[in-house]
Amino acid sequence: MKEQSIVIKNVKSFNLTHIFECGQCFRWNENIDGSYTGVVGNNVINIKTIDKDVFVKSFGEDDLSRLFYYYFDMERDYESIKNKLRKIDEHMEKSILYGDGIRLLNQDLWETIISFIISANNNIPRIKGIIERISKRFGNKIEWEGNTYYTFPTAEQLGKASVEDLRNLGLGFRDVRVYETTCKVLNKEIDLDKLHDEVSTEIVREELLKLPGVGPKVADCILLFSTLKRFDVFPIDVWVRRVMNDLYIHNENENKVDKKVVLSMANDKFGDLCGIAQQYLFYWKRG
DNA sequence: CCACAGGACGGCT
DNA sequence: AGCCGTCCTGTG
Repeated sequence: MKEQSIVIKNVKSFNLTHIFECGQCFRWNENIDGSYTGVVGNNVINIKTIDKDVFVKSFGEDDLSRLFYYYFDMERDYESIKNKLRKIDEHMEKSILYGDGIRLLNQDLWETIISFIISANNNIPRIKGIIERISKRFGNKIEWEGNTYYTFPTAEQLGKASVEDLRNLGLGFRDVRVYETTCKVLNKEIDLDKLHDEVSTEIVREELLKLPGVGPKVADCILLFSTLKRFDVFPIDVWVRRVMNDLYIHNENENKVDKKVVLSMANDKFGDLCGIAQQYLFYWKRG
């Protein structure tokens, strides 16, 4: 474990609030000084921006520079993505202006799977609380600058949890789903490393859908927000259906809008960038 | 106290 | 194949 710090000057498309509050992650918290602290793998990261300069500190195992560039998706040119999307229509222009600086994080696949199983029928404060309690109970403790943090448990660590343990941590009916998915990962019924080698998004999606608790929406979130990084998916929750109906479909009852209609509309409008378009629209609509 | 919010899943047609 | 009630907990 070592302490590191880096400064990256003049970074474009990088807004911490928009990155951390757009619903893709659950382990980052804002501090009084406006910086954010989160746990990434076996590292605690503290990050802040002053104008366009990014200041990052870490305490952990990994090389900070490498970790930062990968986790925050720095190799991707968000400026050109935004330029393409902006040209589509005034709705995209407006939502990009609102959520400018969103980046889609490369989050650990295992952690993302469990986190989004927990997200089903759930709200963000409660999801964050559950994940924090799971980490505290089954992850590793890290002490840094007078604060205590916990890593997200590995599959082996979470394998120690009984269904009852999970229920007591507040997972509700999701307890069995997390338990069984953990079993399937430990049994290698699904090989998470192999998923990264698969080219076809549809095949990876079908693999994820075999996991208990992973339905269409959760699978798409995993594909978009984890290291799988597929931008050609379009997670449809109540907010996305709402915003797509309001802007493009105009059905008098948004609840009656078929998901297939939403999906084909998204593909027509945004093509292979529909995943990132979804994030701008979702974040804008939620305010 | 009740109503509601939020996806997966299984049982039903 | 599509529809709908149920699963659990926090909030208004």
